[in-house]
Amino acid sequence: MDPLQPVRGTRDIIGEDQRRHTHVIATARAAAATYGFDEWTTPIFEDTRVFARTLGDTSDVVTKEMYTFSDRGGDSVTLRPENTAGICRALVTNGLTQSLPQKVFYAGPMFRYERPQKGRYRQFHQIGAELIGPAEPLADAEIIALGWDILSALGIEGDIILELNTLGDAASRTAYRAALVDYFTDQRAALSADSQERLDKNPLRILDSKDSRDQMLVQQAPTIAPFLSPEAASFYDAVKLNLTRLGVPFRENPRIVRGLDYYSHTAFEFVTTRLGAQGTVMAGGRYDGLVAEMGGPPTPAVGWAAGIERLSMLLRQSPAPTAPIAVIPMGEAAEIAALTILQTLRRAGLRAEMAYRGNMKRRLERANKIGARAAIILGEDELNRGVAAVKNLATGRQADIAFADLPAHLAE
RNA sequence: GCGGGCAUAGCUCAGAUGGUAGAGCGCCAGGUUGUGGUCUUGGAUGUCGCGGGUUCGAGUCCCGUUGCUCGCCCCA
Repeated sequence: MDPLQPVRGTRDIIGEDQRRHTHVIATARAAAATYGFDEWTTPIFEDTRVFARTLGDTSDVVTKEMYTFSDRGGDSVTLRPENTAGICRALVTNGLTQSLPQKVFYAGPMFRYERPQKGRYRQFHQIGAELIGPAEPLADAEIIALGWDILSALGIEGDIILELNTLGDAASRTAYRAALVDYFTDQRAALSADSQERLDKNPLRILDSKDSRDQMLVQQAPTIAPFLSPEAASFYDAVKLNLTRLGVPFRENPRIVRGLDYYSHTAFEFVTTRLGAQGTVMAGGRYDGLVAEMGGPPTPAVGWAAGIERLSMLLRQSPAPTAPIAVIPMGEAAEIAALTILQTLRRAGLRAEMAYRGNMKRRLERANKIGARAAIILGEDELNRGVAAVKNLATGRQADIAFADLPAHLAE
């Protein structure tokens, strides 16, 4: 039998990986709070219809990547492949369409059945933000600004470029799509096999093909600009203006197309060149039709999601663990007194640990190994005098400190 | 779903042409019965990913399989 190992595409997050993971979430959560976002936790599996209905028939996420199965009652449930649909469902379920706007932050696991690669897993983790209610372009700019602030707080904004596009409103998009189909149908024979298929299923996708032959043709392809309705064009202009006013640098890329069908108007991707083929680190757009599809009233919304694993890999350095204080008693009487000291330090907010066995040499080695910044050495001699020998493990210097003064002495 | 590369100790890796496994780091114990990080001596590392085949003999060759990895598709 093969040794037990995590299921393909899943992994354990431990040690430095977990510190990076936690740091990304904590940083994003704090930034989202400054914008007035509240955190929601929704189920990691939903009625299959929540996703099947809304993501679109053409996206692979629906057609072949969902973890869908029947539960014991015979209902079809699906592990969430993304969380925007779930948030919209929760909005409707909880009657919050009456209390708009809702500004939602979330963090948690997502599941897609696809071939694992660097920065791409079958169970992966996302942070995300959704701004539900406002139809104004300031909302688009503001939520993008939140994303930019998070990347900046993580110290990785220098590796990332924000690419921006508009998909227009429904009428604009339909007209543009027809023009693209005309153009590419004329060139059909010159397209890659993948793009010939896209031409039938999702012609907009040809625009971000990586095939060099396709890219040549895409250069000459019509752009959406002339097809935008006056309203869609001025909406896009307002998004750009507000981004500039909010201090967010961006680059327009008319070939940005989002994968999921529910997007309209603003589409954006924060991309990096440091992660190979998985360069998209945070992406989103406006999805004005989704809440209605979930059974709610027509409700405009805009949001994004970001991959925690991808962000973690971009961090320039790993967050340092807090250096503990090692308490080292010598003998039984000292150990009893040490327990009191331990709890006093912990309740003062300090990280304090005591080994479960071993002589002083072993305990000091252990203290060194766990990165302790100080050791509190307590033997009969110290006990009788009401002091502890506090040794600074970086300098090696040691001094006797009265029990009552320990927390203050060791506070950072 | 498609194509390429890889899999040897906890970690990073050596092991030409087939002759039943090594290094460094780490780990354990001693030099030091109340003083770590340096030094020094010694010790244990292991179904060579898994299964099958060829062979007197397979870590090494062949087939299958699982996982990782890079690219495509797709996407965070």
